[in-house]
This record gives sequence, structure tokens and C-alpha cells, in this order.
Amino acid sequence: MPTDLLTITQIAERSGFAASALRFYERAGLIHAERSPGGRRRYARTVLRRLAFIRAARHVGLTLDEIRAQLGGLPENRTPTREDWAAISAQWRERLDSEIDALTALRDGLTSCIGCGCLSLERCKASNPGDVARRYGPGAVYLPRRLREPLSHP
Amino acid sequence: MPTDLLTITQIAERSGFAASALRFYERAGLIHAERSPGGRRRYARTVLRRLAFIRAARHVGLTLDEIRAQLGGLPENRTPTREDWAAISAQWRERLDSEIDALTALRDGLTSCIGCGCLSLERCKASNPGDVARRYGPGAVYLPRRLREPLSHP
DNA sequence: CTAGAAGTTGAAGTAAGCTTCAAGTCAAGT
DNA sequence: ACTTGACTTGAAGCTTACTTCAACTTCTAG
Repeated sequence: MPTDLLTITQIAERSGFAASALRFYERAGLIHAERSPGGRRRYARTVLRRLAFIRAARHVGLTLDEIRAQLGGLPENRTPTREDWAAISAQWRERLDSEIDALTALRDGLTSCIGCGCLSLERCKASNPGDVARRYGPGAVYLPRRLREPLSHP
Repeated sequence: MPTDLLTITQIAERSGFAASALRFYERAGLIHAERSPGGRRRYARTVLRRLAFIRAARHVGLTLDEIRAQLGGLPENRTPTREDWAAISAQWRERLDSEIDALTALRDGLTSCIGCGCLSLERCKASNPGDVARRYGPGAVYLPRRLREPLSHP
């Protein structure tokens, strides 16, 4: 086996993704692998860089669809270069900024509520569908699971 | 029909939750309804307060399990009073604080990466499983869907 | 050559939080 | 009585990002 191609186990170890995730990403069109004569996946080293990009994007909160769009939006559909990365990471930073702003607004709304006990459907900033909910869209706000620690009982 | 009990449609309208969500919450043990002679749900007004609490908690990012725990942890399993609410919302605020901190750290890590083009599995803060990933746990970080706006192609 | 590790596939399962559906029941106005 | 419209139920479906499983096949060391 040529030394410049890696097995799925090697890629899994070096990228930190499970082998099953790598197969899943391949089916999802995010990464690509050559095949050995016997049908095994053989990865070029550049896939590690692509996976690093994917991991970073996941941390920022992009869905796989969005990641595919960003990778596909690159010239020649290539793995991001230094310049691509500079532009993209600046974009991500803006997104994080707005998420931070939104959470901060929510926290401050909560703070102004402490002690008022209102929880009024007409007035409370934390619960009013016409306030917070209308600003962030209908339905629930899903916060980062991995950033959350379970609350203990009061 | 007594005027102090509300139908599911009325509760849905006033709370902003879909009727299907109300039935779901009931099965999940979050809310309760009396029944009419014919078997229809009849809600006491206090359920609106409870639903306001649930909505606020969902905005903060609590799971339904956590919400049930918080509601169940109240004395007499009652709907939160002003004092309960003061304690709980302070707790939520701490949680929002730590989420904001985590996102800020991620953003700053990204900022320090801009232009370096590293995306190195060994060094980059945004992609390294041994850094960000190890700090926040294995696997992906799921950021708030409702706080996110889709990225446009670069 | 052969045991056993590593890899393959498609299909199904998981989690959360609901929504939708089918089929039937109840309530209210005329 | 009859027609709507509101409501009931359990079961299945949806979404995202994977994991797990069963049943094989391939590769590698001895």
C-alpha cells in the first residue's frame, strides 16, 4: 500500500472522528476517498485538513449542509487555503458575535426580570412570545448542548 | 362550560404553543388538564403561567427533562411563585453567562486564527480535538438554531 | 494456508421535540 | 336531526448527525 494514502482507521485516529462518521461524511459528500483494489477506502492526506475545517465549522455551529455549501463555494471546490480560511473564519466570527449578542440580550432580559415574578404573557421579556420569541423566530431556542451543564435541582 | 376552564384551542392561542405541543407536554408530565364529561381537555388558568415558565426555560436552553425537574423541584410541585422565580432566573442567568463565556472563548480562538491558515490538527484552537473539543466534550457543539442565520456562500 | 483483525454494505436505531395523520367522538348551531 | 367544527387517541413521521448491527469480504501475520 502506498504510504501517501491512509486507511479509515488512521484517518479516524488522526482526525478524531469515528470511522462511522467518516463514512457518513463521505455519503454526505463532504469528503472523498480513493479505493484499494479490494474496495477499502484510501484517503489522501488533504482529507485531514478538510476534516479539521469540518470540525472547526461544527464548533462554530454550522450544519453539515452549510459546511458542504462553504466547501463547495470555494474555487475549484478545493480544501480551504490560507486565504480562504481567513475570509471564512472572519465570517464565522461575525456569526459568533451575533450569537453572543443574542444570548447577552436574553440574559439581560432575565436579569431585569429577577424578583419581579411577572412571567406575564403580556409583559415578561423572557417568556413573551411577542418579544423574545418574535425576535428569534417561533418555537424553541436550542442552545449548545456541549456548552451546557445540567442544572441541579433548586 | 364554566368560564374558569379553558379549551386547548384557547390555551394554544394565549400561550403561543401549538395544541399538539400542549398534548405533548401533558404526556411528558409538564402540564395537566382536567377533562370535560365528554373527555375534552379543560385547562385551569394557572397552566398559562406554567407555560410561560416553560417557554422562558426553553429560551434559556433547558431541555424538557430539565424543565420537568425544575418544576418538580418546587415545593408542593407548584407553579413558580415570585420567590421561586427569582432564585431560578438567577440560576438561568449563570448558565447563560457560562454559555456566553464559552462562545466568546471560541470566537477569540477563531480571531487569533484568522490569517494564520493553520487549521493544524496539532495546533489550531478552532479545530484541534485536544483543545476546543477536549474542553467542551467529544463530538460536535450544537449552537442555537434559532439564534443562527444561514451563512451565504463566500 | 489460515486465523483474526480490519473493512465493506445497507438498513435500522438514537436523541429531542414536536407535528401530522387516520379514524373516530363530542359539541353547538340551525 | 343534521352538519360543521373542535377535539380525542395512538402511531408514525420529521430533522440532524451520527452510531450500531448483521452479514460478509479483504488483508496481514505467522
